[in-house]
Amino acid sequence: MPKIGAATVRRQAMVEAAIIEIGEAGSLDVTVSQIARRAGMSPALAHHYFGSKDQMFLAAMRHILKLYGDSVRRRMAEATTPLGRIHAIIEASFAPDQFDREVVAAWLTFYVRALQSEETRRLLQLYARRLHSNLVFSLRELVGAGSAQAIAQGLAAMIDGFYIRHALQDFAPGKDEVRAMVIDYLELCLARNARV
Amino acid sequence: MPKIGAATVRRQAMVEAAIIEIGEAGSLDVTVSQIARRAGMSPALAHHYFGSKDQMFLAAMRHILKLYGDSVRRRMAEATTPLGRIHAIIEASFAPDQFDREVVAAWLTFYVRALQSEETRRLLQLYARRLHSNLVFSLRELVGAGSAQAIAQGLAAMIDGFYIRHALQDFAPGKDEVRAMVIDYLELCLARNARV
DNA sequence: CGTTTTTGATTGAGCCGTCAATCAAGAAAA
DNA sequence: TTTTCTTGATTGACGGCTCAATCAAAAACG
Repeated sequence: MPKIGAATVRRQAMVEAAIIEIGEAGSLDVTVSQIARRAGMSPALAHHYFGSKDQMFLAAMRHILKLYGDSVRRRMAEATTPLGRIHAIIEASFAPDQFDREVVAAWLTFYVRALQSEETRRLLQLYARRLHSNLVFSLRELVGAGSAQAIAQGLAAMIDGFYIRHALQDFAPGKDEVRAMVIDYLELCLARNARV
Repeated sequence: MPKIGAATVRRQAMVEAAIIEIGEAGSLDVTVSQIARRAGMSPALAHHYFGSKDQMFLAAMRHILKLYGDSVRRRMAEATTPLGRIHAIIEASFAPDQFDREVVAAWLTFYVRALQSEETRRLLQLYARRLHSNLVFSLRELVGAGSAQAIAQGLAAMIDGFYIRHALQDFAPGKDEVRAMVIDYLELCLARNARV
């Protein structure tokens, strides 16, 4: 057998190249050739490993979601209080590597792709639900069940909103301000709904 | 001269067809033929009136922004208090015709297109700045200047966030809940920062 | 240890379909 | 008739994907 285990390395390289290429282009209109060339291989090899451009995109998206998920999990494990765990999620969302403009650009293009692709939507929903559950679980220890749901929705929306604005508006606030504002919103909500 | 004024009608029809087609597809990957066919004309005619696919998209985007802008202006004109004017902006954002799933889809695709197209980004920034100014202007009559900026950013982000989630997440809250949550956030901020 | 075989890795060339854009000719209004 | 409107046909470019062929490492064998 020849150089076994090349597959994993190749796939990894291809996925990373795809994310960079997509991020730079700000769209999914990147050719398989472009991606393959950046990963240092031929377009044919890309098809050999992924079967189709579509599958390649899905792999790239799974990778992005996994990175974010890992980051959240890591930070949550370190936290010791409910409030700390909520903060962990917020921190993860605005960590430098997540909030990098090109990563956000890639993220956004995948987000919008969910409008077309069933499979992409499925992946996205999965991530969204998990995030929501995490938030609600911790919030419930601080406020009532109904409030927890609402606050989680509000926080998630605000985070997404700042993401999108960060990606494409020059005068959008930086990540420190943004984090502060989200936390501020959280505290306003908690102050009102706190269990006595 | 033949059929005077055909140009305006044709352009209008084409723009509307483009928005519907884009909204349904959930992407800008729609062919000129598709759009033209829906508008009841030949692809060649589309090029005759717009010069290029790109120009057609820009026209469509201007149209979307104009509809929203008109809606905001109309509602603000009816309002008589600063708080009323802020509510007007929020209401406009979640009005049924704006919050229709396909319109939101078209909106989103244009939003993301700003990552690629300079001209699109320019248009978007223009709209965003105007919205921001409107918000800040009214907020300033209720709170201090610094708070006004921050609250405006927060409101705008939350609105965008609910938009995107509405478009592609099944379990996202409906427009009434969403509106209530945004207004609730506004009131929380005002309650804390109110000028005495 | 050398030879042969096996088998995944890799690619260049090219097919096939699509689509934006063009153009020249026909239709319709003035 | 003249001017604008409109279109079918065409073109040129491009990109996803396939395939036959080659390469090279590892394993099997003697």
